[in-house]
Amino acid sequence: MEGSESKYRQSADIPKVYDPEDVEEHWYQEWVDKGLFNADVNSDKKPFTIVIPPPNVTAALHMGHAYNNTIQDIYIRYRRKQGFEALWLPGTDHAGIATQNVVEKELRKTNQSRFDLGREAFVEKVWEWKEQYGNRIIFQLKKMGCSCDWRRERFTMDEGLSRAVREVFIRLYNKGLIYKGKYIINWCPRCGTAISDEEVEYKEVTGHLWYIKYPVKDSDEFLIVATTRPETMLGDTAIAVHPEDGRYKKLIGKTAILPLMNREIPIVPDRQVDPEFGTGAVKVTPAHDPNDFEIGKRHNLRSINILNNDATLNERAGAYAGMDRFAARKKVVADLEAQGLLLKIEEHHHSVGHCHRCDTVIEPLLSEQWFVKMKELAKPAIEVVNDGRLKIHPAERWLKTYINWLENIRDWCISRQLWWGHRIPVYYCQECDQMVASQEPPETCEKCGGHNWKQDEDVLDTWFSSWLWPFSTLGWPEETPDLRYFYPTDLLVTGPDIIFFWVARMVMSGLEFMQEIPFRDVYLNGIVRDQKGRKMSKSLGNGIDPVEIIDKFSADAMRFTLIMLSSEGQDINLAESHFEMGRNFSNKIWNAYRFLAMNLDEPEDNYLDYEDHYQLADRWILSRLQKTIEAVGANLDNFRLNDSLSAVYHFFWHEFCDWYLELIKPRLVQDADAVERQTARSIAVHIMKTAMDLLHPYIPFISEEIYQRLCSGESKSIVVSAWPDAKKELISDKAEAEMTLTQNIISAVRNIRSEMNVPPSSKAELKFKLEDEAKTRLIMENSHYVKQLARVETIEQIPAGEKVRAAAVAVVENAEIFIPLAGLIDLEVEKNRLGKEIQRLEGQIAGLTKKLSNEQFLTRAPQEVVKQEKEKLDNFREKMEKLKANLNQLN
RNA sequence: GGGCGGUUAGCUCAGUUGGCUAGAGCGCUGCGCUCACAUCGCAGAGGUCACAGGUUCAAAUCCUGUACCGCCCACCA
Repeated sequence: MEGSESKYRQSADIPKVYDPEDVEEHWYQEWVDKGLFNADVNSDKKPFTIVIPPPNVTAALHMGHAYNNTIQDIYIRYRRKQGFEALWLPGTDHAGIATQNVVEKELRKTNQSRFDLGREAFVEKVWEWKEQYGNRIIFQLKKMGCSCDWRRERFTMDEGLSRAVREVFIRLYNKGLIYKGKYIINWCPRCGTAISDEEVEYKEVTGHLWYIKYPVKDSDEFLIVATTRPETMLGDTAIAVHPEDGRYKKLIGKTAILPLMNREIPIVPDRQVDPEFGTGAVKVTPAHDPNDFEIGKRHNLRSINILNNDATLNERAGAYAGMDRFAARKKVVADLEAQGLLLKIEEHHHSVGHCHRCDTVIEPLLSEQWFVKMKELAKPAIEVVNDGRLKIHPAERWLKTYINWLENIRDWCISRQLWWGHRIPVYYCQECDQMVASQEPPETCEKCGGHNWKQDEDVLDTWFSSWLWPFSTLGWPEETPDLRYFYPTDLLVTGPDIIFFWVARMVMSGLEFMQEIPFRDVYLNGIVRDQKGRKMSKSLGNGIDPVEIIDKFSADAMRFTLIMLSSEGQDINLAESHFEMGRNFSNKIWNAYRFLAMNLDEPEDNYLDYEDHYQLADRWILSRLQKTIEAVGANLDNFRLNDSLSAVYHFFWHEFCDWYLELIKPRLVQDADAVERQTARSIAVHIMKTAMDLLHPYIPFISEEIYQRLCSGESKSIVVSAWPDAKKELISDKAEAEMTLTQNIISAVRNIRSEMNVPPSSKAELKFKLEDEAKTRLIMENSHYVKQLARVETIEQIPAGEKVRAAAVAVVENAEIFIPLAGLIDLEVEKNRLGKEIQRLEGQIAGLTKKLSNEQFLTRAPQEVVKQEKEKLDNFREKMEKLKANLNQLN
């Protein structure tokens, strides 16, 4: 600091209210400028790596991201301070379908579609969008204080990552794990693309079950089928019944006439039909239902696709061609009814698939797509969690979900009929039917010698690039030093909603392509909801914007609150007012510092030099600090973030501020003894600095600000200052017990004062009776604490037999404490107060007496517990007797 | 049809292997003298731990069942 005047003498200039705005901006810039977030291959250090779940470039970040990224930042900062080479690798995801959708929506505002622009121009537009939102996301992450290595920012469509995507496709293709084929897939008519099974959201809806009469050829009979999608009958190519169904046995092999289309269709036996459901006869539409498709294969049925890509009916639907599927449904039903072929309509509850991205009803459709065979990839991904190589937290909750999905995994449809994404690296020879998967089109076709290639039009599922994220971002397929050093990563923090989409697939790809798990621990954080427990969403308008909260309360306050409200993997319900908690805590820290600054010349924390001068309060707070250090670390290691933060919060506010700072005030005044003064100051500074170290992962900004002020600018940064170690030799259960007695005496006196309405201005005279010599000495030695904090003038021990007139009484441990209140005391109030206390004790005593007279308890419970209970009972009894005796004296 | 989570103070939630008088924050009540802080301090009120059984010396905690809320999975036409 400049000149002879320390800034600590000018503490009057420190504002009473903490203003985070400049502080946060300043330190973030400083950290980046100093390169403190950079991580490089360093053989002297162990790496600790997290790759960010890359946010979609569809929009700005919401509170869920803020929560998720806060957790990641906490672990990165924690490990960095512990001396790891901590890499947090940031980036964003192109989010194929989602991003294409938002850009198309933008275009629609000017009445344009992507087809008006053409593929190239449209993709150009999406890149512009990506620039804008990608930057916004990075801006937001920085604002939250995320300590990412920004030099390493990646995007899933970067050249490097795109190369990795193609490489993976080619390897899997050549291995026979990727194939192209015609199967029933989930088609979103609005997005105009196939989607994977995981992208379908099933919702319970109330629909109808229509019972339709199909005439049996050459008879007067009808076969009645029930369907929830009558329009699909236009594509029917059979009716199926259970082979053992007595009702229909005689019809098997006969022919039915498909109404409206007048097509002859066979009646076939198939065990898949459930005779109990509907009529036990099923219309079979192989092109529009996965089950029917299977039946069709077994019976060699035709597949008639009656739909266009936008879910209007095509020419194969005859008279219904051109109609939308739902209009056609109405018309089909009406026509059937007109012909007397509609038997009845029932209400029917069933689940209907909707597009995960646009909520449109999914249409199962026979279509030629690309798939990945998953069974083989899934096996090792199950093994690594079963043998404990990869841990999921909280395991009880999600492990089963993960395993269950992998055990029942189905092939992954990876082709998308979109423009935004990684183009499938497959080339078709235009001269023959040759098809090759490769990075670039080959020179010549090895089959026909042709040179004319055409690339597949489709792009890949967006997750086909994200599942490579932990290693594609580190340079794969090159064997880079980064990859060798930082992979496998250590921790993945993400939401449980993408276990299938992302987590499980990353495990599979990591094991397949790196022969190693992608991360050792997966922490699944809860979902941020609104006050009523609803998911935050744009459509509900109940979202809370992180940037708004930061502007209003500060990033520290936001982070603090989110973590305080979270418990392991549990969802958190959030209201804006909750952020006051974080703001208030920052302000508390600020003022604790302000108080210290007022009393400091230079902030020295050489507290160990003054060991000979420690008082009880000093030994106590140092002991509490060590235990807090242990608790903060242990809870972090166990993914109990809120317990970790609560521990340091409670220590700082309710032990350090409420008690320690209050207790040392007399020692800080100018005319106090110099050594005593320095003892207290150095300890206070040490506690303050250490608390900042412990708090830094949670509230990085204010902790740095305070830390720097306390270091007089000598330290580089709290970002890299060493994480505190608990000093076992400073832990003292004795000091803690003695301090507890002192605190309890103070609280008891305060309670009497408050209950008896003793004005603060009047000082009390405390008398106490106590048989225990050691404790008596303890009380006398620390009487200055009681005097100071309980507004007591004198403390005096009196003989056990002495009567104290007109005094309020309390029993703390085995000491009777009297506050004589001559003239002030209202006998009735005091009687009442004691009566209540006695009553409470009587209840406790009754319970304990019963317990201790129970033979079973005495013999079966651990002796330690029995002993504890006995002691407890003795204490209660002693306390009650003392109170009763004093109550009697009042009469 | 399976699986998972939740039900504890007016509100939002802790309570880790069963064992002190079930805790915190907010809110509420009373009082605020004091050289950090009213975004504060001190004191206090407030809970039959969803319900019913069971196991145990002992249950908020373990088991069984019920109710309600929420999520996930499953091809029931």
